[in-house]
Amino acid sequence: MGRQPCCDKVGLKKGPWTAEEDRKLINFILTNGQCCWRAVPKLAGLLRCGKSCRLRWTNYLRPDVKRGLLSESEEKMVIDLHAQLGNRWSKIASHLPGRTDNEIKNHWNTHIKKKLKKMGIDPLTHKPLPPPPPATAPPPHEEEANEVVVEQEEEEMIKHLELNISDSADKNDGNEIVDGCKFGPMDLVNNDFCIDEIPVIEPHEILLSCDELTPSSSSSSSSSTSTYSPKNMLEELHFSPSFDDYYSEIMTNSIWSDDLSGFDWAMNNDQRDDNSTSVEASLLQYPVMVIDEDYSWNF
DNA sequence: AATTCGTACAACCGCCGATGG
DNA sequence: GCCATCGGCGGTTGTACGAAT
Repeated sequence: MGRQPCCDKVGLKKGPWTAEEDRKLINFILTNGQCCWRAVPKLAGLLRCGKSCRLRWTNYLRPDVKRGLLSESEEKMVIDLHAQLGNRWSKIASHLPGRTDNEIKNHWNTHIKKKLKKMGIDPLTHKPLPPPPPATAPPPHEEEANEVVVEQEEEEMIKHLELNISDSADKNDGNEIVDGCKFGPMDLVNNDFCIDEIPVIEPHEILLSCDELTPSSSSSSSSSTSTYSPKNMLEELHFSPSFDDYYSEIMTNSIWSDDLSGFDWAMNNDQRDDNSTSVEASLLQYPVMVIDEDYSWNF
């Protein structure tokens, strides 16, 4: 007697999410918070598996998801953590605020793995790869200057990795067992952030960064922003103008007063008040909750 | 301009552990 | 203790898109 599937897969939609589906999911989560994922698609009017909804939300739609390439420091952190934790992407992600396990896993497979191999490091063991067979030709004599620079950078990275491996891999000295995992000194620095400590996002807990609310930043915003705030998320989704207005409104006003009736207004109101700039202006009128660099709440 | 190839990443699949009846 | 259910995780696949030919 096998397990039942997580949902009835007959008639369910698969593949890339449409803007309309995203809108429905966001609307539902903002209205109801994260609850039983199995029930989400039905209640939100989506022909999707609950699992698919959870994945879409956690990996893409969540307001605190950071978009864009990993920075150099983040990449180094991933390498360090991978040396200690292996392919435990969710654990690794818990040390990188705003990054998802899926994103880190993808970045590892597409970028870091290759980089390490090129540097002669085994991405699995983080130890130097055995020297190439003699058949492979040695590097040419006339190396370009920039190649020398690259080699120097790679040597630095190798030293960095070897230091971390020797610090953490085979001894307990200076390490700490946390949640069944052994952490090296470097981790202890970063241990104060863990996704496990992030509460489930409720409608009243959605964040807005001050930068995202200033008219100047919004006027110069582009799809290449490094952060993925609710606002630029909406820009990327190309939501209907009325929904855009509504979202801004709801994020800055209604949510804080537990008044979610604006959702109905926005969902049923296709008539856009073309006074669009007033929305931007109104953003500054309400007290909003923002998050500081040290992840503390402020109004 | 058309086709092929490689890359990046979103999404799916199947398994596992936790939990509750 | 057993079973059903759920959420979460890691591996893998599918697809869009840009570069190369």
